[in-house]
Amino acid sequence: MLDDTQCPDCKRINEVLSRVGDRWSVLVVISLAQYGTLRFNELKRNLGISQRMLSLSLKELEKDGLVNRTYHPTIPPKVEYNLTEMGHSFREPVSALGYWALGNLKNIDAAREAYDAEAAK
Amino acid sequence: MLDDTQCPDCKRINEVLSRVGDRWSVLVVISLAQYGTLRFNELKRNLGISQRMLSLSLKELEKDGLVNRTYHPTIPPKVEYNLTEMGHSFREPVSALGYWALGNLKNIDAAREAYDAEAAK
DNA sequence: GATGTTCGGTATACATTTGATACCGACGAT
DNA sequence: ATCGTCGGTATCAAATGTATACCGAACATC
Repeated sequence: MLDDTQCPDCKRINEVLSRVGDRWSVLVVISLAQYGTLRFNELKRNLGISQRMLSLSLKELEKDGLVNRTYHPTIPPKVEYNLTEMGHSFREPVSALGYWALGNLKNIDAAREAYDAEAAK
Repeated sequence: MLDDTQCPDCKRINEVLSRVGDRWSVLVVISLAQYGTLRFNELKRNLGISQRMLSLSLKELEKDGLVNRTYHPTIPPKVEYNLTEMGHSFREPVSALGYWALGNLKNIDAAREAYDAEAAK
């Protein structure tokens, strides 16, 4: 379903966002930006994310060069995560998105209520 | 040190981003911000999105008050979409994300290649 | 000592979401 | 007569997300 008129920027933005733009990755970056360095279970408790999704998200973020992983072979093991330079540069647009989300939560709820009220007529 | 209570901001940001923060919604907003008003199939061709996902994304964006839908009952039908005021305010953080994505596509690819090369050793 | 907890994950089984495809009805162009 | 266009919906398979259980080594508690 390839199309010549397809917006090339959208295609490329889509490529990137499909990797680092999902909900959990964004929240991981926000948390690491806020706290600097966090261990696996600190992130897990902080975000309320499942172990599996956190594991996958961190692995992808590490592969894409946004997050550093440091493994300390102690017992019990200790694994620390923090942002790379690129991860920090991602922080700015992501924080903007986070702040917008916080600031517009009520507006969105209001819009949805209005929509439902209209639909119920 | 981080206590065990879940980050309340993350919880709320998560709520909003799970609605309007997905890949397709972001791309729809970018396109509408760029072109002003677009018809259903214009968006579809422009984004390379499936009909089903575009339909669902637009419906959610309309419910959440980010997008206006105008139906012209001609034959064939004509349906136009554009951003509401809140949609426009979403444009700024979303564009920042888009520009970051465009600017870092190569960095991410390079990081991934380096990672794979390291793993292959 | 037997049990429970912590660490950072996997493995498995199930639920939800997404994507591909086909179809619709009314019309205009070929 | 058949094809394509419009903006969708219906259906089903594939991908993705979630919940749960489990791991092994050390430590604290009973």
